[in-house]
Amino acid sequence: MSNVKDKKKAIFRVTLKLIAKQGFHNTPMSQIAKLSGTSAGIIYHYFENKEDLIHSLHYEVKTGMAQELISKDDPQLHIVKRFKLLYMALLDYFINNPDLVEFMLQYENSPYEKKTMWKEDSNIVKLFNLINIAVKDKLIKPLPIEIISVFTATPLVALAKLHNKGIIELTDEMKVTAVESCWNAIKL
Amino acid sequence: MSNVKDKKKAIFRVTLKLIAKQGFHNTPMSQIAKLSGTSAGIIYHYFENKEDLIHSLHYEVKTGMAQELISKDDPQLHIVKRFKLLYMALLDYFINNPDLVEFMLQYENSPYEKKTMWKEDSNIVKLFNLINIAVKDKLIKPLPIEIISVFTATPLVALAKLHNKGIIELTDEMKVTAVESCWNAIKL
Amino acid sequence: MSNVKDKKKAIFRVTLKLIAKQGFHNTPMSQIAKLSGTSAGIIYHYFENKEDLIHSLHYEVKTGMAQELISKDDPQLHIVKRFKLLYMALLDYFINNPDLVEFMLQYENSPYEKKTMWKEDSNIVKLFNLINIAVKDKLIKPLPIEIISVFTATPLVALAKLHNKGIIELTDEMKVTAVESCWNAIKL
Amino acid sequence: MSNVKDKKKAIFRVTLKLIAKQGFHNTPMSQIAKLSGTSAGIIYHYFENKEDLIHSLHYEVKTGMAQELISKDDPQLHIVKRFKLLYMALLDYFINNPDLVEFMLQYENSPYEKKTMWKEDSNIVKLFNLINIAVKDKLIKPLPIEIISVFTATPLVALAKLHNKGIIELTDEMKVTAVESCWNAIKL
DNA sequence: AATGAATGAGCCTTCATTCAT
DNA sequence: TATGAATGAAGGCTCATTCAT
Repeated sequence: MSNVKDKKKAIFRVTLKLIAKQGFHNTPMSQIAKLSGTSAGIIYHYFENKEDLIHSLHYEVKTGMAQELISKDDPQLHIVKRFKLLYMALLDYFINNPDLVEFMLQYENSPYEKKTMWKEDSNIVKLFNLINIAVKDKLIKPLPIEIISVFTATPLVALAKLHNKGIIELTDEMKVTAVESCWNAIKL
Repeated sequence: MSNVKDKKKAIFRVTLKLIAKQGFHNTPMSQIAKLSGTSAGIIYHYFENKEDLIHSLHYEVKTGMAQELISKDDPQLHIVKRFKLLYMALLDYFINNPDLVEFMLQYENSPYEKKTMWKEDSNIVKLFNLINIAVKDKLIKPLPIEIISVFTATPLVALAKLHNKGIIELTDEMKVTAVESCWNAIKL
Repeated sequence: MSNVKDKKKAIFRVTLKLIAKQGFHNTPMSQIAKLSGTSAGIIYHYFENKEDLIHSLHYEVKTGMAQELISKDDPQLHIVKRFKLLYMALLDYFINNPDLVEFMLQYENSPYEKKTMWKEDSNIVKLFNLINIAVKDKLIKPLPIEIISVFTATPLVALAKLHNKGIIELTDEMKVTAVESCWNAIKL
Repeated sequence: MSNVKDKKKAIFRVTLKLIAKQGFHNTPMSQIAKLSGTSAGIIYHYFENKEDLIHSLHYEVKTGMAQELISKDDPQLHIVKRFKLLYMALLDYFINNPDLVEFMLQYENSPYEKKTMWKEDSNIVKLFNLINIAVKDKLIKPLPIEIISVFTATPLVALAKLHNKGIIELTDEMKVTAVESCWNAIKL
């Protein structure tokens, strides 16, 4: 039952993979169409243009990631524990989804980037709240969320990329060390 | 614009700025030529093709950065002090050269990236040595240089970018905090 | 211009004429597109690139020629008669298609030439068989087909070219003489 | 003592070889300059432009060929003998100078060709006279020199090309047969 | 005479986007 | 909805030719 949702998903999946491998400008719409079993024309029914497709994909990826993270969170645990658990989950997610990492890094470092309204996503809001609580509890430095992210999420993506590209081989021990490093960077 | 060096420099300067603003694929060679006061054809005397221009520029930027850093190093100081001083210098450099930051981030996150031989640059080797010494002195975690970089240089670039784009406003105090965070992330 | 066949034919026709007049390298794809009533881009749907277009055209021309020749053959006649009739038909064909002559000569004398698989065309095979029979019947010299061709088809093209360019004026009598010369060159 | 003559010769030699291998339009002036040990600029001192270079080279080649042929002629022999001897010399010359063959064929089959005034070369005039005598003596068909050429020189070049490209292997016997064929094609 | 850096027009080719079917 | 042929603008690159030295 190939409905709209499925078709969009197929387009997203193919686009993600192709852009990860080839880059945005080396990924023609025609190729996306062919590999996702649709036609060039139909993509323009679902998306305004190529840019819109990319932005939509980015939003999809971002919220999917938040959802995944939230699913790993355990509010019963101590907040420090929760942080570390989430960072480990994030790192694993990046390692398990190398194309996603490539896509995200390209997207967020291109002159493309438009302030997407991803702060509105409910799951992301939940994650942000966790940080706000930690700040209030004097567990981490009182810095804007963007900076917290720069010292935690950013290194983790970069780390995963190193691993995914085979430049280093992350052992379980190193992963624990990495999560520890994130925490040390922001803890008060 | 008398000699080859000057011409190459002019081309590099313009290319860096344009790619920072527009991205690689939205920066035609013709525009680079015009803005650097030359012709499209002559660029191909100096560089094999567009890719080669970019790779050469990247190398130039990378070694220039190392040179700048080394010039700020003071071997007399205690090694911890030296680290922090260098990270602060790095952060300042990124803040003072926003186009460079944009260019580097794009370059290193594109399917472009070729293992450039930047490990050979003498200044970079000196910086690496500093890390090796710190590891031997049990001051920082015994991790591969790539991972050390992921928890120090990577966040600093990202931080500078946030500042350069006006998303956050880095105060001197925050800069000190940031450098502290880098150190905390890697210290033993 | 309803279907693919027609469009390809239009492109072939225009390409043949332009290359005959201007030569391969002085015939831009854009001109071919314009004169064949299409766009530059669409040619690349039908042909991989300019070279492919030329090679395809050459094949088309070659097989078209064989077909024309075969249509003039009369297996009832004595084999010597058939030969002469075919050579006369060939000469006429060259005279009636001056652009084709120019194109073929350019193509076959350029560093282009790729061993095309024109030996496989059924009509060409028939023509080759005729030669083989004549050899077996001790009517013509036992030489490889390529050499037979060099003393018959080659002079006839060259002769037609002289006529087409107005350097000489071929009378019917001279045409008969020419065919006779071909035959004398190869007969035993 | 690198005088003008030598330099021109070097340019001619290189141009001949390069065009034979790569074709006219794939042979940049810069390459000719480099391989002939001169500069692009100097070629434009000797020749008006690229076309002029080619035409001059063609003239050089053509007259050189005539000179070579004449040197092999023996007026003492019977005229039929002389013809065959000259055709054999021609065939040998083509076989010994494969680049020359490629160049000539390209040149004479391109929309380039300008009526060069090669009828004026004294050696060529001598060769033409031989044909005129043979016609007057009723030894060969009374045809314009161009047509005589089409049935003799043209097949011989084509034959040599086949041999040079390795498509056929010309034995001494086949060469004699070939010369015989030329004669048979034009004899009365 | 000689060099070769510099110019810039021109061409092949790609690809986002449209639209007839 | 869906297709994919068609368009045409744009860009990378080449190379004949010039000219300052």
